[in-house]
Amino acid sequence: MKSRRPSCTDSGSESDTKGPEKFENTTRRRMAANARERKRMEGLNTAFDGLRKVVPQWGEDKKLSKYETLQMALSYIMALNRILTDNSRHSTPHRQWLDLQFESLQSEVYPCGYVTYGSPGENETSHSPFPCHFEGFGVPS
DNA sequence: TAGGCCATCTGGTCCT
DNA sequence: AGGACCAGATGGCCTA
Repeated sequence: MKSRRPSCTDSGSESDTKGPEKFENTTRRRMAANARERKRMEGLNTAFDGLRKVVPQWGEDKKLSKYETLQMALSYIMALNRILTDNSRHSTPHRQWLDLQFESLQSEVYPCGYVTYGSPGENETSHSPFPCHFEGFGVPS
């Protein structure tokens, strides 16, 4: 709620030709609709904030924009999915490390311990062109 | 000062 | 009918 434009309830209203009570009624409905819309956007922004907390962010100084947050979430999910599918495909010496990584991610993202995901390998997306790269999530060599 | 990002208003459409 | 959702328009704030 940073800048509020002056309420535009008086803008473009031609309904005053039908009498003052009609005009008042439409004005009241418009104001109510505006309030609902504000509330809805507030919920949306709360959701974005929640996403920002979960998604990796380099340089904590700058807050991710909504678009960036969405892009980052997409890349993050893809990277996680890749880790999961690689992990299930071959039981490697990295297995324990991966399990550890996943556990820590799980407890960070889902503090209550609840996590759902599709069956491994069902979404083979490793070929997808990520807008961002997640070197940080790579398996140590 | 231009450009990016955002909040708000508004009218349209769809759903309950 | 009224609410939810959406997209376009508008204007404010901030930063390079």
